[in-house]
Amino acid sequence: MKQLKRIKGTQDALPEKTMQWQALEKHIRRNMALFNFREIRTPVFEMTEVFARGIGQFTDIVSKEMYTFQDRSKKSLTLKPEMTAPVMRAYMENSLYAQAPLQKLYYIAPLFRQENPQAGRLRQFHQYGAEFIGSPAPEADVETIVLALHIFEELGLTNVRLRINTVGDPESREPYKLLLQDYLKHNIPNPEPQVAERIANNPLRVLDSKDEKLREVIAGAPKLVDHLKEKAAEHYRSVKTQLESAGVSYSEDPTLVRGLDYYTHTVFEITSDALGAQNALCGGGRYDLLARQLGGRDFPAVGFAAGMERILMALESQGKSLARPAVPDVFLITMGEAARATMTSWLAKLRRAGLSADADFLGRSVKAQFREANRSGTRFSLILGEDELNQKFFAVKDMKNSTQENVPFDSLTNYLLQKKESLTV
RNA sequence: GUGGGUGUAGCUCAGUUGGUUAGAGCACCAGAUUGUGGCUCUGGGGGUCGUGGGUUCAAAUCCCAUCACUCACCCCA
Repeated sequence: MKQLKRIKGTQDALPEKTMQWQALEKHIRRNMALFNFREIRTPVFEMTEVFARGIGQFTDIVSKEMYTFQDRSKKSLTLKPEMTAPVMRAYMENSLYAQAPLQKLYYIAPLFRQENPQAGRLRQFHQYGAEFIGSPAPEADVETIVLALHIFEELGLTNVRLRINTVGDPESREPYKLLLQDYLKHNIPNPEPQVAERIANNPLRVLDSKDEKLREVIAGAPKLVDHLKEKAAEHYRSVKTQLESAGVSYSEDPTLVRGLDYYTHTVFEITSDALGAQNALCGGGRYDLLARQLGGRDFPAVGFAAGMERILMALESQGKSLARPAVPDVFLITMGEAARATMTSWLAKLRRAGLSADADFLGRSVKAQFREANRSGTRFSLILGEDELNQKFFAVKDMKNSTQENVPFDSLTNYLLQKKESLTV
């Protein structure tokens, strides 16, 4: 029979790896709490509309890159490819705006996109992120950026770089688009069909092209920053001033854009040189137009999403580990039938006392049991043979110092708990 | 959707111009030490050489096809 395999673009997290995941998640939760963000969880799937409306029907994303399927009642459902739209949907559906004018929400979630895998890009991947809903103020943008950076700093990731830009408001952007289109049409003589289509439909997106020749043209293109109306200009100025006074170093990148038109004002990205071509650890921005696009009232909001696989990759390439392997406090070694018969009850007693305990489940030789104890990384082996059983004591072996001590049955757990405490101090 | 790279033991990889029963290190198991792990030594198990076809007296090696993985482009919410 053929070996079953996981599906393309998915990963099994083995115990070595899940330790890192757990540590990362713990780290995220701790720092989110530090900024007073609270967790929200949404279903792994949604009505396709949630994403189709959020993202816009015209893009390839909706038609090609989402896991969309019909359930038995012929409803079109989609595995969530991102979290911003579901969070906004949940925010409106549960009337969170009625509880308080501001909501600081965060999430940690698996997401699904049917793209071709490459370094740092999977079909099931995980993001954490924050959505700060309710405030149009630049202070909220700064709070969000500072939070994103804080988490990276605390992780000990080095060589992370913050780039920022503004995509303005519709009053600034619409006239600018025409200006840009005009420039691109005149300066790209024979555009590839894809590029021509871009210029026509989503000219901003041309700005972040990787094509060398295009980049030369783009370098001379008019910049949105230079064509902002006063309100948008003021917002951007304020964000920059506050970042500076908060001591945040950033660089401005006029080619940093977002593909979707619900974004407004601030956009930002945090990249790492420890990654491959997909070098963004985190991306975010203000999206004041999303709520309306989803069919609700206007709710100003700003947020970010960060790729957890990429963070773990970057940490690994910098030789950093977030977690130490867990080892049992004790390993029980029995010799002979009589001793072995008491194994289960001793394990239960140890565990009730709060000691993590393991033993041999193969009936192996003493030597093999010690080898197993050694492999487990435990500090203490508890040896129970005929002599010990008859005289009611354990031979407790310190695996590190290779010393051994006889401990009566009735003082065993206290003895071990004391040892454990003295080691952790 | 497009292009490059790679598929040999659980893992990392050797394998000469095609030539006998396909190797190493690590890991695993056992013995040396029948009540004591790590270090050392000795031994052992484990492979339809990704899959299918072709050429040949003979294929891991050459040819064709195919699949998988991987990196990059496209795209990137």
